[in-house]
Amino acid sequence: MDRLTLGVAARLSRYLQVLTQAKKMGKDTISSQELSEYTHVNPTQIRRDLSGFGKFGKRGVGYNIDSLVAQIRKILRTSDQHNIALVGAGNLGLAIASSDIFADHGFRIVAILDVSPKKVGTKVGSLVVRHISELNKLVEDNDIVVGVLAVPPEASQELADQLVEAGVRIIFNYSGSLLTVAPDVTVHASSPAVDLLYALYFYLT
Amino acid sequence: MDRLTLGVAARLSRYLQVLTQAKKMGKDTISSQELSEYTHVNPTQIRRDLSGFGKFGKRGVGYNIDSLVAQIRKILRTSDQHNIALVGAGNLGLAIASSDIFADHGFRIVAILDVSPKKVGTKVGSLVVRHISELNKLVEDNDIVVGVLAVPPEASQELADQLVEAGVRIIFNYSGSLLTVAPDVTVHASSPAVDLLYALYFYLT
DNA sequence: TAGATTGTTAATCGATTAACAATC
DNA sequence: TAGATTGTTAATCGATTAACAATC
Repeated sequence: MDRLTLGVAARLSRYLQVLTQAKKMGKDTISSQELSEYTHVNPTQIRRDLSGFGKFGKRGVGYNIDSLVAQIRKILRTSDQHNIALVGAGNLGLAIASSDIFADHGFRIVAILDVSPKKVGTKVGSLVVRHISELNKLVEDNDIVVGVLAVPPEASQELADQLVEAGVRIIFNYSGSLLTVAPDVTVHASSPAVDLLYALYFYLT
Repeated sequence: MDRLTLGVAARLSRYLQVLTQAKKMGKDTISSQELSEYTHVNPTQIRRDLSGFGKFGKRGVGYNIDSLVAQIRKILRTSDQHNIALVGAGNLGLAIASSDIFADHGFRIVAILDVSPKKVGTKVGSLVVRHISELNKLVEDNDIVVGVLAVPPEASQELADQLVEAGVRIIFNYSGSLLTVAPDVTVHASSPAVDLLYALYFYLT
């Protein structure tokens, strides 16, 4: 089995997100047509993406959500849990910690860190906010592979450096600023405004 | 001039995001190589995208950031301000309200709404949180085209309906749940965990 | 001039789409 | 059976990439 192309991996991830939500809404089965409405991916493309890995659907019915989720997880190798460190216990950090967005996909927030003495020691769900100086130990003890930066732009580069130093190789950057990291580290930037920009373009034209 | 393809519009938006940040970091000029490192788009692709609209670069030097920002804004028709209603004044809503992420691209949050009597009347920056029942009037008075949903999943469909009812045609859904809307309404869902899923795939393989 | 980077071409590869037989 | 939806083909279009002359 070859490595997936970037496009296929990205689309499969999106299917997974919609399937997870559809399941929560009580659906058991979904058609490529319905998946298309939620993902904005062409239904033929969806069937094509999936049929490359097996015959997961039932003609005249659609796809069983549970079994499709299991299949895609296997393809994306995200069947196991992966541990996350969340850096920043401000509004954004708290919002992330309390949402299901990561948990739904097997990402477990196992540590929340901050620099502020006011935050350190407070409870967030079942976790206690730890000081950033404990980062190295937490990463090592908890087998953390992903760091989520929910901090102000001014602080982001320094904290990114500390994450990398501690051994984290995937950084999810919510701060908005640009990060410079070693070549073997992957930075993903979340930028909702960027999506709005082109949504607006198609609205205006 | 034809309508842009979805791919080109999406990439131009991402260039704009990086250019805006690079400018904040004090850069005046940027090469397609540097833009590529931050956007993960091939440098040749970037030059190709841009050269379709004019010769914006200087050989041996790169692109002037200010002038490139202006050019892309013109292409995407986002030179003007656009008004946003933010629904939800919880952790996530407050995080969005206090970040520059929308303001950087000409989106101005002109109204924050909530259902909770505890929230209504409190101040967020220079805005006062209003009750959701005022939505119709606020949308009309402020020429609001975009609604941002920063609410719990259980409440999202009902509030989406109210946004549509009030005349909003672009919804940015942070709630994680799936929304059903009229065909002329565009829903964008933000899903950071989805990006992580495929980042992890390439990390694991 | 020497070095760097754009703008552009040409060749390849993957994405997109319509269409439809297979089949639940 | 009739209706619906998958799986797959074939044709087209856009994205990707290497290469390099133009030129700052």
